[in-house]
This record gives sequence, C-alpha cells and structure tokens, in this order.
Amino acid sequence: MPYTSNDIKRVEEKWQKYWSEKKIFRSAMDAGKQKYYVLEMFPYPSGKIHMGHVRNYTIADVIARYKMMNGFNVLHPMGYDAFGQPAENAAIKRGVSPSDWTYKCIDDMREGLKRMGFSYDWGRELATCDASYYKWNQWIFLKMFERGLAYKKSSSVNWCPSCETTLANEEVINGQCWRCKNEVVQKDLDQWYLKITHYSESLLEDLKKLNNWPSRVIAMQENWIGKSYGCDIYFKIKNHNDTITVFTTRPDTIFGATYVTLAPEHPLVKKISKGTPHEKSVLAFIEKAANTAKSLRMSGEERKEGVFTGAYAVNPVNGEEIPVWIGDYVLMEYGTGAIMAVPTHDQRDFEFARQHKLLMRVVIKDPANPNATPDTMAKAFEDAGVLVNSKQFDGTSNEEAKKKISDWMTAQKIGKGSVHWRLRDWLISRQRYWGTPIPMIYCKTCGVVPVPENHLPVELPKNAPITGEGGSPLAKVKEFVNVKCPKCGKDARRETDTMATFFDSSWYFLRYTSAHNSKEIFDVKEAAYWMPVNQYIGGIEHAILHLLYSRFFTKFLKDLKLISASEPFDRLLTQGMVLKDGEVMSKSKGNVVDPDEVIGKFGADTLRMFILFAAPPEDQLEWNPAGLEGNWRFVNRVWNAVEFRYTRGAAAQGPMDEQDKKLELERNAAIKRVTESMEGGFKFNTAISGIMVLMNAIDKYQPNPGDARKAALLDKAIETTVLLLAPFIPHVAEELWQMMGKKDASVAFIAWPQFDEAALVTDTVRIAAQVNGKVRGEFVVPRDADEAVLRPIVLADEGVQRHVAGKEIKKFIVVKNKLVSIVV
RNA sequence: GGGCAAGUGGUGGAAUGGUAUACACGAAGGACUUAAAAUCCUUUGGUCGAAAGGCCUUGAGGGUUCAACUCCCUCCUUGCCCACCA
Repeated sequence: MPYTSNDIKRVEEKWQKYWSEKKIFRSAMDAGKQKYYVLEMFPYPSGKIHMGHVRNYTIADVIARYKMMNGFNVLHPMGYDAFGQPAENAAIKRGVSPSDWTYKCIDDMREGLKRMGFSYDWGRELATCDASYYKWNQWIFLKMFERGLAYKKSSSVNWCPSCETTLANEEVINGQCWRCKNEVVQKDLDQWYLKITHYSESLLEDLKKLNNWPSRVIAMQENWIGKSYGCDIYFKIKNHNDTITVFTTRPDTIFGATYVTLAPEHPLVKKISKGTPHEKSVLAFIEKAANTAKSLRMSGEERKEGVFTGAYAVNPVNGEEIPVWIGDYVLMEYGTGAIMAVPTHDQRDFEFARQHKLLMRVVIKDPANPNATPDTMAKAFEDAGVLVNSKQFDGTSNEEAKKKISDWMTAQKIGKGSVHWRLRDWLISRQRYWGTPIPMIYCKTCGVVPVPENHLPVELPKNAPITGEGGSPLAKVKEFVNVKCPKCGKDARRETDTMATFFDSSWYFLRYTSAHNSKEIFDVKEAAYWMPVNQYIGGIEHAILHLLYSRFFTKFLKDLKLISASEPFDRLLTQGMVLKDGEVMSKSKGNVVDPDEVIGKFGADTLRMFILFAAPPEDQLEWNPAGLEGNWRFVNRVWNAVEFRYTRGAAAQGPMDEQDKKLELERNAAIKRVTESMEGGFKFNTAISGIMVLMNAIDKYQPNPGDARKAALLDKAIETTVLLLAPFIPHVAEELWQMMGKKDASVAFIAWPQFDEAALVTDTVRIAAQVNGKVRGEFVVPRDADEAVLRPIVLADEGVQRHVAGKEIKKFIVVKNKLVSIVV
C-alpha cells in the first residue's frame, strides 16, 4: 500500500509517542561532545499555533535534527513568553483569570507543537508567568538596582486619559490608544528605567562581531543606537546667568546661527520668558505641545510651529545677540533639547525661519550656485562647500572646518567636541496586572527600599480586580500593597507597577540551560557549556527591541561574572512571513490557513516539507495548495520506493556498468548538494531539490529483477534518500527506516551520510564551446583535456566551423572541464 | 529624507564570473481505466523557420571581460525598517 491519509495519523502519532516516551531529545551537558544550541524565539501563548509559528519552528527543527545526525550534542528547548496584555483583555472581556486563560493557551500551544513533530527537550519547558521564572526577573532587577542600572525618574510618557494607564510606544496607533481609540497625551510620571545606555558603546561596537547576522538587522540596530559625533556649544543668555548648551553635528555652520530653538519642555523656557510680553504665548505653546500626542508631534508634519521667548542668546563666535525661540520640532529627548538654527544650511531651520520671518545668512558657498542669497534660496543648502562669512575660517572646506572650528571652540572654552546617542534608557514600568511585580518598597522613613533577595519572589496576587480602568490593578489589592519596611519594620507600600514583558524575554535563553534551578538564576557551568546560542531563529519584527535588550542583558550578566559570552546569539536567521494571496496571513484579513487542517489532510511531514521547499527561509512564502500537493506526491514516491523496490538483499559485489556508475554518481552528488545547502546557510529549498534529483535518478534506474548486485546498489541509494530526508520529514523517515528492517531504534541519531569525492569524478566531461561569447557547440571530452587535445576536436565541429571558417582565431581559452572560448 | 533588501519563464524559485531558467507547481498531449481519481510517459522562456538552424531574453541604460543574473556606474520600480535625531 502506498502512504495513504490513513497512514498519516498512524505513523505520525506512533513516532510522536515514541519520541516522547523514550525522551530521546533530552539533552545533557557532555564535555566530550561538541554542543550546538539551536533556539527559536519562544511564542506568546495566544491559543493554537499559526503558520508563522510552523515556519519558524520547522526551520529550527530541521537544523536541530541535522546537527544531531552530524554528531553534535544539541540543545533545542521550548517555552512560553507568557506575560502580556492579551491575557488581561481576555479577563476583561470574558471574566476568566489571566492565569487560567494563559495556561489553557499554553496547553493548546504545546499540543500543536507536538503534532508538528518538533525535536524539543520538553524537560526544559518554561513559562515566564511562573513565579519560579519571574523570581529571577526580580533578582536581575535588584542586581541592576544595586549597580545603579535600574533607577526611577520622572519623565514624559504616553498616557491614555480614558484607560488611565501609560502605554508603550507600540501601543499607540496614529496617536490613539490601541484599545479605546482615544487621543494619547504626554504626562509626567515617576517610572522605572533600565540604564541600557551604560552599554551604548559596546552594544554598537560588538555589532561588528556579529558576522552571521543579517546585515539589515545590524543596520537597524546601528541606526537605533545612533551614535553621532559633533559639538556642544555654549550660548549665554542676555541678562541672565544661564547658558544654553546646544548640540550640533555641523559646527562648521556656527557663523550662520541666527537664532536658537529650545524644545517646549526645556527647563530654561519658563525662566527666560518670565516677565516678558511673550510669557503668555510661551505658556500656551507649552501647554499645547504637552497635549499633543508624541507620535503626532513626531510624525514629520511639514509645518513647524513655534513662538519667541522674549530672550536673546549670545553667539559665542561673533558676539551676536540672537533670539531664543521654542519650537515643536526640537525634541527634549535628543541631544541637549536645544539647537542652534542655521536656516541656510538645515532644511527644518529653513522652513521655520521662512515661516516666522527670521534672519538667515549664507556661510557655505554652494559650488553650483555661488551667488545664492537667503532671498533667492528655494531650500537649505546642506551639501559640501567652502566657508564664507566665517571670519578666520573663510575659504576652508566645510568638512575641514568641522574639526577646526570644534578644536578652536574647545580651546576658547565656548564649546566642546562631543558625542550624542539616540539610544535612550528603557522605561519598564507598566500599570498592568499580568507581568512581573517590580520588587521595590516605599517607606516614609527609609525611602525606596529594595525587597531583600530572600523574600523573592514577590508573587502576583491572584485576586486583583481587572477592569481596564482606574490604573494599576495591583494598587487595589490591599494585602499586596501594604507591607512592612524591610529596613525599619514600619508600615510601607509596595511598588504596584509591573515590568514590561520584554524584560522576561531578555534572558530566557540562559534559563533554558538549567530551567529548574531553584537556587540560582541558572547553573554557571551549564551556561558556560551551552552559551552562546549557535543559531537563533525568529521574525524580523524583533530586530531592534528583543534582540537589543537580550544583548544588553547578556552584557550585564557578563559583568556579574555569571557568563563569559559577551553576545547571546552567534548566528541569526530571520524567517520571512507566510502570505496568502499576496497578503500576510492574519485573522483580521480572514486569510489564515489552519495548520491543523493541513496536518489532518497531508500530515505534518508534508506541511514541513512544503514550507521549506517553497522559498528560501528568509524570503516571504506564498501559500500554494498545489505546491503542497506536489510535496505530498513526493513523500509518496519515496514511500513507494521503499515499499516496492527496496529488497533488503545482502550486499553483493561486482564491477559497475555505466548505469550503475550513474546512480552512484547521483547518490554522491546528492549528498554533496544537500550537505552544502545546509552548511552554506541552511538553504532548505535547494537541499530538498537535491534530494528530488536523486529520487528522479532512482526512478530511472530499472535493473532486471533478480540482479542481486544492482538491487544492493538500489537499496543503498534508497537508504541515502531516507537519511537525507530524515531532518525534513522525521515521522515518515522513522517509519521507512523501520520498514527497511533497520535495527536502530530511531533514525534521528544515525550518522549523516558522507559522499565520496572519487565517485564524483567521471572519465569524461561535457563541455561547451563558445565563439565570440556565444555557445556554438557541446562536446564530451576526456577529463582534464588541455588545449592540444581540445583544439582539433572543437574546430572539427560543424557548428563551430560555421562561425569560425575563414576568420582568424585570435584567442583560444580553455576553462578545464567547463568550456572553451574562441575569439575570432 | 536616511538605511537595508529585492527585481530571472505562466507561478514559486535555481545558478556569486564559465552551457541562464536546476527542482517543483501549473498547462498541453499521450498511456492505463467502462469512467474518474491516482500513477506513469512526452512537451513546455520568447520569436522566425517545414527542418537544419537563426535571432532575442535575468527591471532599464552604459561600462569592465574571451565570457556578466553575478563585478562597476547611472536610473526606474517594489517591499521592509527608521525618521522634525540637530
């Protein structure tokens, strides 16, 4: 019988049961074996697995199984990123507890994963919402607090007035709250931050070590960290004792600075406008800016709003008194929250100056338009040129002037070369319930007191009212909030905010190395053995946040001397999206294909194979039901070959004929192709096509029945096919391996086939002959033939002669075993 | 505005300086069958031609080379990410 839909269920369940009962994928530290840690980004347990999970985890599973067959000690764990808002939404909508809802989802998810036949070490399964896990979040937080890397500060955050809670930037959609659609505003709140900027330099520098990360992820992180070199310049304020420090990357344009602009939130704004006729409009502008959503303010609106403060600043290079404005295009979070405006050489300043009729002065000559004046300029000139109107620096090229002016200002103490970063500290406070409680206590006597380590974990109370209104649910639980101060024993209050869930996922890869350690965050020896993750696989959407935070935590834990790796992930593969009809599969678009349905019809193996074959792993993948059926047919062809053509005959010797040699050649070539596709960056699509080519050769090989020698050769080719397929279609491969009468319990740990280079060397080769770059003939010639041998053969050819006859042969180029190229 | 990818048959894709279109899907024709499904065989980049064969073809244009999908320059298009970042 061929492999039928009845067999699918029987075979897949049989082997899933076998793997699970025998625990064959349990991994243990073994100093004598080379380790390989393969990891996929763990899922948020939202229900059943979807096609995106299937793709991500299939890629990881094939890598894990391939490495097992290659003799590595493989660690391949799975867990759940289980804290987060959907659980609270479920609580609000359906009245279930976030905990019950989450654990139910985890059960569904686990079942889905098992149906795919993934080779996980289930003994290391973890969920971040377990107190046994988040206890160590709290521990890390305390360690950071001890070292000044976790701190509390007041700053402006996204606030939804209707939901009465802060929102992460990603929860603000077009300036509106993602849940209630109300306009989000900025609010000053006292919040916990992690000092990721402590590691700015090494986070940037170490990107250079990540040679096996996609270049665009590197580029995105570089952008995000955003190191920029420039100059701080000090502007004294007229009639005040205060100085405004501006940051600029263009010190070469300092002589063209005709006004200064402050961010509305700049601490000097209120002071310097006080008592001037402009005070009222300044206050009104600050108010307006505060009530405008940050995302809206930063959305790149063309119009630049601003008002005059009534104060003047002194340009330190020429003593000019220039007006101080505030403008909504200046951001308090970047640089110093103040800029010197050079409208002629910065497009934003240009627009602002035009709108508010401010003075402009050209200080760099545009080579293409040397007579340009502020009146004739249509836009700012931002390119390279020579300085004018810049006193002793006139005539200097602006690139040279950047350094010269910076050095000169430093010497004069009116400025200083400086570096600014775009990266900001990470706000981790959330007024949410379903997250890790921040282990801090507020005491009227002692101030902010950390929870002592031996009191951890600070457990999440089960009975918090979750309504989505009225602020943090934990604040409403008296038994939780009220606590004795660990220092003085007097009444105190607990912190009621929880941690952002990205905290949880920033170190889970370390916890897997000893997932059940109740004494320490992880076993140092285990972590030393398994880390770093050799191959990490996940979506590009985590290119910045999760991957940057994980790098930050790794560097911090290295500083604690808990690990020696300075980077967590050696190789990174970002898998592409799964599309249907050209659009990403999503519930809202109604174009999802349920993996369960596909498994029911074709089996997990066919699904795995299709998803790997249809596109390279990094590319988008278009769902194609016909392609899926094609892969189903292929699995069947292999099954039939084992069932009907495999003889289990004894090995028989004898000289090989041409047909035999061809089969052996194809067998060895297939091993080579597949192995190279795997080693050269996991090109599963070409690996599978390589196996298909071998299968085609097997089908063509039709020896006479009863020829024992040829039967043995055929058996060998079929065995190779099954072994090469084992990482891709593990259930069927196990079944076939057993059908072939192999005594080994599981094909999962059979050695990956090796090819014989000698079998790939043939006596003759097929070469092409080109005349003036065009192919004019094909020849079968002895291997390694040189010009002396080839010249007469090629020139005798009618097709070649047609293009050579009567012309002088200028060159005769031989590329051994590939082609000859004749130039006439 | 900045950055990063990518552009190859009807479709997914292969080929990283050496015979473009491997492998698969789809399509057409055929075998088997009462019939269908399944399976197997043949054909399948375009164009001219009865054929032999010619010409064209990897987003467009140029360049380097005996030889370019591949390297260089200019441009176009699409996708993704970042962005009033001073």
